[in-house]
Amino acid sequence: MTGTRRAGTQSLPFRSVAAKRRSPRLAISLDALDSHLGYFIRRVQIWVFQDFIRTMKPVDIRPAQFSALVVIGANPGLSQAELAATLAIERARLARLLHRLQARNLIRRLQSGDDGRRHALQLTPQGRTLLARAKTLAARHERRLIEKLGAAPHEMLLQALRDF
Amino acid sequence: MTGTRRAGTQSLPFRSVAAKRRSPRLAISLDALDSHLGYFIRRVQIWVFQDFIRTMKPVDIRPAQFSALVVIGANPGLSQAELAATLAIERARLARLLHRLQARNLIRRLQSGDDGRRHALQLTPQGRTLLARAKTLAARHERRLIEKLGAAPHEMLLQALRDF
DNA sequence: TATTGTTATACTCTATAACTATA
DNA sequence: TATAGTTATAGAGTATAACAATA
Repeated sequence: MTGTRRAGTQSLPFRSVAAKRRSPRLAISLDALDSHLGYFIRRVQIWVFQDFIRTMKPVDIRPAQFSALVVIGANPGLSQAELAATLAIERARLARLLHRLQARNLIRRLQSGDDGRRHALQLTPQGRTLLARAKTLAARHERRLIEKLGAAPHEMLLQALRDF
Repeated sequence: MTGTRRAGTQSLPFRSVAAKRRSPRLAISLDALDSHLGYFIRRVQIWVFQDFIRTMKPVDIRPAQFSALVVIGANPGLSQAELAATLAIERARLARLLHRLQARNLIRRLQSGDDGRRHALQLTPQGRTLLARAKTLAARHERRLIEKLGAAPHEMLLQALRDF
């Protein structure tokens, strides 16, 4: 609010040297990136997330939330630690994520009978209804991904990455 | 700082209902996630980033910074808009990212001669030296990824994702 | 002592919007 | 008007650390 704010060339201490390029570059080389799988995985991942989030707009569910709902729905009673391990989400982050799902009345956290530390997770009826809708939307997203990749590569990737 | 802070069961309004599960679950079902490529891509991506960041510790370079340095190194004089489009990074984010690289004296932003709006990007000598070292480290990371995936699937994935 | 879950902090990433300057 | 770059903001993701309750 109170900070000085200047736009433009503020951070350009080398203005005296003029660059020579004049026409838009035709092809930009990726150089070493071209052999780095992680670079391409990241790009696909960005596309997937963007398309997924757009597709899930009607139910307002993000990728991590979706994965949590699906796994809770298929494994009622599992603990937060189990869920965190399954999804490779930090316990700390999962706590906040679940708190929000609970606030939307999509899940319940029951205290486990024989271990007071554990929370047994389960969907509420409302959560089940929303999850069903979300799965339909997610399937639509997946069809788009298959379309973009081709069915054979899609299946191939699934096989290759499932047991990474 | 001043907020009330209680730990534990604060957000558990359903404590009266006890859960039945008693022994650790043997296998947790992924259910619908198992057919969603995006889920597995995300997991691999997390592994890749973690390993990459750990590997690059000696040069303190993050994935996005590395990709920027590589592309600038291979395409000296390109503009921020071109770089942003190439790497699929937001212009706004790229500005901050480059600002930091410039502060570390790894890149320079020269004002373009024929278009006062453009910044022609290039590496400093120090940037070139660091990039060389970073590329060596990145290759080491890639070898680890190949080891984990298998050489054939790695190449397969590269082919499939390059022109996504 | 170790585990489960919570809170806090700090930084990065993603997505927008508003702004300056240049074209 | 449109484009290049900057700044601000808000939300999400990532990584730690510290803590209470329970085992």
